Amino acid sequence: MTDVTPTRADPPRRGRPPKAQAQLSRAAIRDAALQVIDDEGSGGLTMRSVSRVLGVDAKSLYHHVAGKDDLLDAVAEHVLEQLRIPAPTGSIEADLRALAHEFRRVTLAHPEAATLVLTRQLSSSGGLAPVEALLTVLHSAGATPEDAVHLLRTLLATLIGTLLREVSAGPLFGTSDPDEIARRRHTLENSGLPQVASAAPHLARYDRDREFDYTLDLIIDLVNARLGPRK
Amino acid sequence: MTDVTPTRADPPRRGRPPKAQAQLSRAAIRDAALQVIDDEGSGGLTMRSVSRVLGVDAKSLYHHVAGKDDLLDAVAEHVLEQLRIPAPTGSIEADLRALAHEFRRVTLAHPEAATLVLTRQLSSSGGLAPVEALLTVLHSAGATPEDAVHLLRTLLATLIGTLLREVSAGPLFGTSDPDEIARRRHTLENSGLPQVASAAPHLARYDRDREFDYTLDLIIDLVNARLGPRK
DNA sequence: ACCTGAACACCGTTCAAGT
DNA sequence: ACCTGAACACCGTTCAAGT
Repeated sequence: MTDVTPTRADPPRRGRPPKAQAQLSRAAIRDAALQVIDDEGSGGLTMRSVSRVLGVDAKSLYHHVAGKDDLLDAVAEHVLEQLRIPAPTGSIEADLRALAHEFRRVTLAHPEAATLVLTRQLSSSGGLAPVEALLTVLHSAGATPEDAVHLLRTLLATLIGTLLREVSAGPLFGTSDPDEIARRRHTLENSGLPQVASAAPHLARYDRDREFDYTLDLIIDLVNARLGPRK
Repeated sequence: MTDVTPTRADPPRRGRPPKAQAQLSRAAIRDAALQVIDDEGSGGLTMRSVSRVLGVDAKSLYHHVAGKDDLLDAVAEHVLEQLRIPAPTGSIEADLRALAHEFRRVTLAHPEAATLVLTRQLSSSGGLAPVEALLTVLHSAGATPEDAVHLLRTLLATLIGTLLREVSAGPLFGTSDPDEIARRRHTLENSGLPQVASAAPHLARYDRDREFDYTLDLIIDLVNARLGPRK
């Protein structure tokens, strides 16, 4: 907020007025885009809103990104690249768990960008590293390459479906707010659908951490069931 | 396409010229919107493109839908309402399988609308009927209401994740086109990632029907493993 | 009750022109 | 090499006015 007194001599400033933005670049644009999404939601992301953050004309962005679609790809890729593969522990179960939690951490770090990241095809090499990590764990669990790929796809589908639910928070899937739980429970109990009514207390409540771990337990059991017998 | 000779007298037509659209209604607007999505993709859906189909001014739509968002909800809801709950067979496994395939049939009937349907929270009572059906199967399999809800959530997450993959067709997830398989296989083999490289033939290929059934097998095993022991 | 003209405040993107 | 003025062909939505 306040000016900083430099401890060293500044580089010569010439006549150039102190622009808001020193140098436009693909990375700077991508970071600005992520900031807009964090602040205003993905609906607020426009070429113009990004350019406003950078103090630049919207059309200037086209020198560094091919268009809005390319920009979205860059953001999704960058978010996913924050994923740090956990060091293998030797326990297949612990490794899968750590990888899943890391995937969750990264995607939920920017909740407003999560749908983008989870929905957009993980095209580049950024999306390949986690795949390699997952395949490595499944391989060391004794899976053939073919089984490993099938399991990988099922595991990812479940993770993506679960994380999408966490960020979209549909009314069908419960909440954490006590008042809202009571309201929804009441609605569900009066739905006229017997199973929905008797499960209403559980349908109305959603604890994100617990629910994620429950699903994680299930799919780890699933991997064990497939791969355990052949060891 | 051709005029039909009425067998009964038409209602008096007065001076009203034969407009393209007899009567505007929420249902007609929703159907037109789905048609636009089918024809041009969800990106082509605008209030103006919908109104064009109906031969009407875009602003007229606002007398029947609250706005674009409301219209999207109406479309998603309508697609999901095509789901016909299969009659229970007595076999838990067969019932789950039939329900999953019906869910897939309905969402993939309009591929361009699928992301909308799968992503948008199934808010209204239209989304509640399949939930009731799933809970019924899980209940008859001996699940407590609490377990049934957890299993329901995991099953839906996996189905949604799998179906989203089918329609988005990310390059990381293989294809059915032989030439493209060869190309991707080559890329993956040269990725420098050992597990990705050795699984390349399987990563490059994606047979949608087989893959769906494989995942379905897995999650049915999962339900059996959870619920079987307690019977 | 239903539809629309005029209007507002936006979009993404191109292209020729400037430095 | 990078940026922008002018411009194009769009958006969703409001509101007062018409029938």
